[in-house]
This record gives sequence, C-alpha cells and structure tokens, in this order.
Amino acid sequence: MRGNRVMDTVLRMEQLQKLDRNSYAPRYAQLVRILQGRIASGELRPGDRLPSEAQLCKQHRVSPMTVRRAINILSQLGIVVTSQGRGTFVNSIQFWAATFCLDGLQHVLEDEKGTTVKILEASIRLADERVAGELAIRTGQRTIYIRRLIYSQAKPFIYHREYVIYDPKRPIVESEMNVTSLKGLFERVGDSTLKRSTLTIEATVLKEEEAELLESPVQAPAFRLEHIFYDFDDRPVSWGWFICPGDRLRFTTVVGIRDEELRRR
Amino acid sequence: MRGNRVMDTVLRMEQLQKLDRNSYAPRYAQLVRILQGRIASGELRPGDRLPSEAQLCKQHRVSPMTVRRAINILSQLGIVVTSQGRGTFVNSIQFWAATFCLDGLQHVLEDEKGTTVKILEASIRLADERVAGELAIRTGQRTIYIRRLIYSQAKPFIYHREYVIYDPKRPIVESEMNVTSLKGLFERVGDSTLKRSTLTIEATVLKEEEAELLESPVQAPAFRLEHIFYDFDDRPVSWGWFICPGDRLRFTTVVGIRDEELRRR
DNA sequence: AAGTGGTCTAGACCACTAT
DNA sequence: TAGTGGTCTAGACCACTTT
Repeated sequence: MRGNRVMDTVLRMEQLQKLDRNSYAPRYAQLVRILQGRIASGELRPGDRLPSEAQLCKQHRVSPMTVRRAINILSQLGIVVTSQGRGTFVNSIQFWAATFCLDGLQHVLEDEKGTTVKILEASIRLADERVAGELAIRTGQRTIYIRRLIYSQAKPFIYHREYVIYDPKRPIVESEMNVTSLKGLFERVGDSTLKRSTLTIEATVLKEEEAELLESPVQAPAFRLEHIFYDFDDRPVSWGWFICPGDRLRFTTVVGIRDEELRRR
Repeated sequence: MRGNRVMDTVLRMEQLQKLDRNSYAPRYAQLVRILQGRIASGELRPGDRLPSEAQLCKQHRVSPMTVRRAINILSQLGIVVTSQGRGTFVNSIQFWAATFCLDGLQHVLEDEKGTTVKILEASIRLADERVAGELAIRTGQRTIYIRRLIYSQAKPFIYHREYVIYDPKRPIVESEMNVTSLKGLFERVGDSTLKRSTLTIEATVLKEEEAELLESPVQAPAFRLEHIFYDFDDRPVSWGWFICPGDRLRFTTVVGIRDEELRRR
C-alpha cells in the first residue's frame, strides 16, 4: 500500500510544500504546519519515521536550529516522539496526555464587572488536626477562617472556604477583606506574594449549606477544587477549597492534531 | 527596600551563581534552574524585570540562543512573561493557567496485567437524534453500541459506553472485541487510526445501573469523561463516555515554581 | 562507520518599546 | 536612538543507535 507509484507521487507532491519566505509567519511555525499536514492527511502515519533533521534542512532550505525548533514543538504537542540516534516518529494519539486547563474559569476571573466576591465570614479559629496537618502547624494554633461566595452575573457561582495562617505581624484580614475581584484573590494572601500552589480536583455532591448558598439542589453533582498556597519560604499559608456546581463548569480539551491556527509561542 | 546595600550584596552574590561547564546537565537547563532559584528566593519578585538577554549572555558566558531557550522554558511554565521591546518579567502565579493531566489514569492504562476490559454488550443501534448529532450522521443510521467495564486490580473501575459509526466495509466489531487492554482502546477504532479526539470532563452522580456495575452507592459523586474520536478524514467515528466514581480518581497539579528536578524536554 | 537527534556557538537582521 | 525580545544562519561537537 505504501510502496506503489501513486503513493510515491503523493509523497513527492507533499514534500514540495514550500515555506513562504515572505510570510509574516515564522519559518519554524510554517514547518510545523507542513509536518502536521503531512500527518493529518495520513501520509505519515503513527509509527512512521519523519525525514531526518538534515533532510528537512535540505528540503526546506532552513538551518538545523529552525528544523529543531519545529520538531520540538510537535514533540511538546505529543504529535511526534524523538529518539536520539534512531529518529523522530509519528506518535499514536496519547489519550492520557490530554491536559485540561482551568481557563473555563478564566473568563469569569477576568470579568471584573460581572464578578463579585462576597465575604460571608472571617473569624479566628484554632487549628484542629486536619487543618494543622494541611498547613504544617501545631493543633490549637490560630488560623483565620474565611468563607466567600463568588457571584458571576449576579448569580452565585462558587463557594470558597479557606484557612489562612494567622501571623500577628501581618494584618492579613484587612487586606483579604479588600479583595473584591476574584483575580486578586490568587495573587497574594495578605501582603505576602505567593510562590506556588498545589491544586486538586475531585468530584463531589452539594451538602445542604453549599446547596443553599449556591441556589442548587442538595446532592447535585459538583466539582471540588482544593488548594494549598505556599509563600516564598515554602511554608503553606492557606488551605481551602472551592465548590462549583457541575452544571456551571466543564473542562474541555483536544488531543491529537488540532486544525486550529498554530498559536504563537 | 530594594535599593539598600544589603540587598545589593545579595543581588551580587546571586548573580555569581555559575554554570557548571563540566556538568552533564545542559547549559540551558542549568540557566533555568538559576533563574528559577532567583525567583523562588524572592530576589526577583512578580513584576520585576529579568536582566536582558544580552546581559544574561555576558553574565553566564553563553550564546544568545541558549539564553533564549532557557527563557522560553520559563515562559512556557508560566513563570515569566516576555514582551517584545520591553523585557522579560516575573509573572505572578497564574491560577487559571493550571493544567491537569489524565496521567492519574496512565498507571491504570499501562498496567497490562492489572487491567482488564470486559465487554458487556455490542449491538447494532439506529442513531437517535442525540447520537446522530454527535456523530454527524442522519437519524436512523446504523451504529454499534458498545458497553465496557474496565477492571483495575480485579475491581470495577470505569464504565464505558460508546456509539461507533457502522461501516459495512470495515469489520469493526471483531477488532473492537479483541481489545482487552485499555491502552489499545484509544489508538484505533476498528482498523482506522485516529487523528484526534475531543474530551470533556464533567461532574455527575452514579445512576442505578452505573452504581451496580461499579459496586458503588447510587448518587455517589463521579467523573464523566466524554469523548469524540475523529478519523483522518476529520469525520467522527465514535462518541461515548467514561464514568468513574469520584473516590477512585482525582486530578492534581502544581502551579508556580516547582522545586522538583527540571525534566528533560 | 554512518546516520540520527541533542546541544551550542557567535554572530546577523528584524519588530517593537521607551526615551 | 538605544535597548529589548523574536527569528534565523551555517556551521560545530557530542551521545546514541544501527549496520
């Protein structure tokens, strides 16, 4: 099937796909699209070896670094895999390599006008075993317990609870109170800048209090997004979780060859 | 705070962090770690400008391409943002840029011994409106309806249902039947190789049939992972969904500066 | 030994931003 | 105008795999 004359002609034609040297699109990006096209068309199938980098250099009259870059991008997209000394191969679709982004939340987070944050409670609580464990402090130590309700388009959208380490030197509460945009919420806790955060997504159902606040039925499916924020000394400063009804949030992605325009990178 | 003498000394000391030119670690990777360290230590804070690429070249005695590569990696990690003509800046933690990977499933998918797939049903069904819509066919057209139960360590783990377009020319059913490893399931439908797939994650609760098969309580929280597979002609060939109880699956990620070893890329 | 991908150099030109 | 990031060249050397 691969070795007949018709196929060879197709191959030759495809290889003639040329770079447009006057285009504003960078050459590496054009090369990515050309190779993607050869894979998408079925000309190069999973397991097949791509032309070597030296061959691609000659064929498209570009330097090795440019070819390298194109192949790196395809590799990061999971479309090809490289193997030193052997070659570059078309990958079969890697289902579990699919990545989901929280950008479903982004439009909400960035919509300053449509999003409001209401603080339901902010009080001192002594850490129980669970809280102490998550925040790496001793039980009985003081924390600030905060409950927030986040509205999108005037409707309750997310319910957030968190425990923040209480540090008498830093008046966290006041600055936390001033957070009315959700976006600012994640950039800093109190006046300390955050270094990193661990996030976990779980499936859950709404409990009574949650359902009431979120104006949804009890037992309705929901996402639970748990977080721990760390400061620049690698100490946890905040542990909490967001609850969002399942009918208001979903995560979507595409794995394999996308036909969209290649994004700038 | 930034302009005093102590800080300047710290800055000078940090800048003396040198590349180990005998190390097996590539220079761009070492440079990434050095810059990450300067950010992680709080020396460079969100909003600060990094030294220009030319300066980094001189400081670390490497070529522009090597600096470029290091900064590209930091940029892809979301740790810095670049702006042509202005400079490269330390990013504040981008909560919504968090990406979750299905690799929580990977160990299950790749564990050939511990994972088995049992086919509960495979029958011809005429497409109703919903199925026809998803698969872009006419209502009443034939599809193959397949129900599978995936076991991990001899316990039911995931329940899968899908509709596959029926093509008399391709004996899909037999080859579908032979799929006993979950891994093979996603690489091909019948004998056609897959080009891409769209995936959506939703929160749901177990219905009666699902609960019984998965040996979990009815109404228990669960993830619903819906998929459409496309062939190389961009036509949908399969629409279906996986149901997995919430207590057996979670998605975790880290956003911001990780302290792990820098992975090869 | 020959071919492959992985890293790196020392420049170049360009587009964009700030002054 | 000077400085910045973005792209690109035409080579080089190395580690690895296959023959």
